[in-house]
Amino acid sequence: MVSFDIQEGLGNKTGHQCCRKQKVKRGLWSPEEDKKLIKYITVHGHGSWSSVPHLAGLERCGKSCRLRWINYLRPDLKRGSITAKEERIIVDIHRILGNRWAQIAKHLPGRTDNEVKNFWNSCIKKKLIAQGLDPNTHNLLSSNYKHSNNNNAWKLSYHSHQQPTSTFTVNSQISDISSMVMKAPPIPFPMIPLAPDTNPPLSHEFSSSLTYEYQNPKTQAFLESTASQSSIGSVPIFSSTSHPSEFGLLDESCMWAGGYEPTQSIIPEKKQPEQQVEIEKITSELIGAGQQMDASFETSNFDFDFDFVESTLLPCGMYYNQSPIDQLAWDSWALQEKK
DNA sequence: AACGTCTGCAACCGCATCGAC
DNA sequence: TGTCGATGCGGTTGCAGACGT
Repeated sequence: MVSFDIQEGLGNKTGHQCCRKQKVKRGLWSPEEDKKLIKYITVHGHGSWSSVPHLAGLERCGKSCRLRWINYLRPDLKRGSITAKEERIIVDIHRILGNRWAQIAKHLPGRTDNEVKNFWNSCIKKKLIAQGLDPNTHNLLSSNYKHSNNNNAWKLSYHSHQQPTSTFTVNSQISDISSMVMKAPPIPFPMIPLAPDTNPPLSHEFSSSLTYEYQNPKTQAFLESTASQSSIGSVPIFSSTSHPSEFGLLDESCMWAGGYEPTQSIIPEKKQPEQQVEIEKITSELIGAGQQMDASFETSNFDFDFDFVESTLLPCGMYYNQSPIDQLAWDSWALQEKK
């Protein structure tokens, strides 16, 4: 259904500022209108959106034209439904950024913020809820613990290994890393919380080793023969246990992420300060090396996730793996961290 | 077939931000 | 420095088609 608004004078609450004095059409766009807009922008570019409707012969406001072009007519838009890989990326970035759809969409070539937002609201949200996860915090719905809000990139969350966990656990890798400039994390590194007193004694030991993921075109030929390969979108990712320095990769062009794998026998309670040192060491290496991808560190007690978002390596998740969780201990720790 | 309900998504609205003046 | 218009963004609305009864 299409309607017309006659916008006249200031103070009119309807319509946009850019077209107050124009007769504007509203509602769904007709194919004829689409053709006019495409033809005009293809030839002239959009320039000032407020002048587009007049110049293109449309009875729409500039804002409506802009929206129609960006969300529907742009030639570089990807058609078709959102893939499972894109879905994982959306969930992963949303976990860090919250409802910043435009930022999320930047990591999905050909997708718009509106599309991401609609997909989230109509699909992902339901899936997360069905899995018992709060779509806003990505925490368990049963949890009353919260240390995050949508405007803050730093989130703390936890899960028990006995609880259902999200199927969306793959770290997203940001594909437009070439456009990013490294800067220091704006948020101080979180101290690893001591295990709550009520924590059950650990029944297993574990050991540690380091694996690295590489995304460096210069060394791909070499890595192809020595590392296992996967990919995120069109971006090839190579995993290897060899330190980047072995490949001479610790230069500005080096992009790699470290994953701290639990494979070495240690006692977590005693080892935690050392883990802290280890994590800080690895992270400073990551930053020093121009790390522009995600990292995760795992111990038997905790998983730490750091995502590379908006040119910054951010701690995005801290997951407690043991059960039961001592809620009070976590809350008091979170409060302490907040101060 | 008719009607009601649900769902996905295109489009709109209001607000924030930015730059020009 | 304040004002104003343009732009961008996130929340919300409402329509069209799908689905169920």
